Amino acid sequence: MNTPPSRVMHPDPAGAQRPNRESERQPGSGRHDQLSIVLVDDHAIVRQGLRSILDREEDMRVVGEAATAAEARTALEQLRPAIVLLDLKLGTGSDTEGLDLCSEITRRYPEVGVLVLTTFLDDAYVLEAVHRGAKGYVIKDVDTSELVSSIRTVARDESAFDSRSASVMARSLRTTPEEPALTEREHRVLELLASGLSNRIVGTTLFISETTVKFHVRNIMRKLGASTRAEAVYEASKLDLI
Amino acid sequence: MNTPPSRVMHPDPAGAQRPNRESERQPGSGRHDQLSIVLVDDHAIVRQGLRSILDREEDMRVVGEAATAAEARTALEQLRPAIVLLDLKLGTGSDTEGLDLCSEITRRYPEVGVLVLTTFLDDAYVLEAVHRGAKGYVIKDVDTSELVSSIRTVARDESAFDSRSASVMARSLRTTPEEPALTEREHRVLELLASGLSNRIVGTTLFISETTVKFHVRNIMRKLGASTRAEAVYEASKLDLI
DNA sequence: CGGGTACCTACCCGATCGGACAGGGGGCCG
DNA sequence: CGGCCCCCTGTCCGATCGGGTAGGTACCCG
Repeated sequence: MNTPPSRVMHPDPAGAQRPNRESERQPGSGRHDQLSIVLVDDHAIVRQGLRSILDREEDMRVVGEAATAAEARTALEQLRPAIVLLDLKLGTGSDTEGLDLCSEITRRYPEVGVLVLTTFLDDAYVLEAVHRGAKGYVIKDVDTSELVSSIRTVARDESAFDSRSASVMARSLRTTPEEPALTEREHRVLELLASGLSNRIVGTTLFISETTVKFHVRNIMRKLGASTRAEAVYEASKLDLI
Repeated sequence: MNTPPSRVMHPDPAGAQRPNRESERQPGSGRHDQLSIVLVDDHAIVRQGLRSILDREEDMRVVGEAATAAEARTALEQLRPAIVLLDLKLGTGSDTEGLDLCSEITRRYPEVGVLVLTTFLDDAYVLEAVHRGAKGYVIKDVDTSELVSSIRTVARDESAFDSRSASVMARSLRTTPEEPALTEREHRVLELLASGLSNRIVGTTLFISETTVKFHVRNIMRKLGASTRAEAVYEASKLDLI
């Protein structure tokens, strides 16, 4: 699944992002080893505050701002920053506009690190942002030092979450052991497995081929983190899925 | 208690005992096709009542009585009846004396049918009596017709239980699918099965051979009424054995 | 329209299972 | 002392499983 080349990465700022070399030079990008940053927030005050904070950091440079999703798209296309500081609440349109923008950025510019910087902590928002490719999630009331630290972390292609959003994820992981969501079919197959039926018989019972049953069984085991049907049945039984 | 006369033997001069040929005569037959019966009850009144009831049946003949376990043993050894009507409450010694007697009879004289005829219905007593070989269990307040019917049933080597004791057994069977009692070893193996381990790995884990593991697995499946390890794990999980 | 998901199918193959047969030994008990 | 239970072991064999590879259809959605 998600096991990219796993570029181990040099924390060394030199190659942290991709500012230099490449034909893709960016007009506003910093120079040498500076992190180019675009701010996306519908409040000018906030953008100004962030700019003053970040410009104080030698290795960072705010190369652009955007107050709306549309502006953000333009800025992204033209500037290709290393980092996007994104407020999910853009206030302009639907409340998923920020999330949608997050999806779009990570899909179209996978080399751009999206760090969500927003006001409220909402479980669903945190998880959804992560799901849509955000590499970090911090609340606006963090210290400036934590903010710049998070930016550098994301620039290294690592994850940066403040403690509260981290615990949200942890909680989610605890209740969601990876993939407990079995499909209808898988659930039915699982029940028959627990009844001691062989793949072949399960197939004749459900009017599908034995091969298909094996297909489902493997998916069930993968989702439940089991290596045998027996373990799958046990885990499912513990989770009361059966 | 008061167990006055209750002479063990043939109070009946006629042909209560073994008049003709061979000590090894077919135990059941008093004479031709009569069912020889021994009554075991510590109350003379009850014995007398039973005797009068049963002697009214042409195909039955009470050949002996006993008020205590000791008397019963003597009567059994000498009379070898087809049927023993046994009251589990003998009142003389320990309260398991009747059950112990039941065990002894069925072990030493397997051809003798033991029909428990007692006053109270106690789940544990019913199950224990069955476990010790009783072929029937009826409460004393049944109709005389039902009693004689039960005796004939037991004489045919079938089971005779009144509706209440039958439901006791049924309830027990529902909660006790035959043999839920796993040994220590089996329980340990079962846990490892639920962890998705193969027989081989379970063996190395428990320092026993793979063959032995298969041995245990088969016993586990048999006891849980499962045909695969997956089903066994499921059943065990339901029964909270795991 | 490409991308994601659920669902379906085939062929192959080594590992494992389930069952049958045929034994060991130690402990408890009538 | 036999009988029963628990525990242990071996060999043989066909059925099944787990996993890999390589497709197919249908649907929804950005």
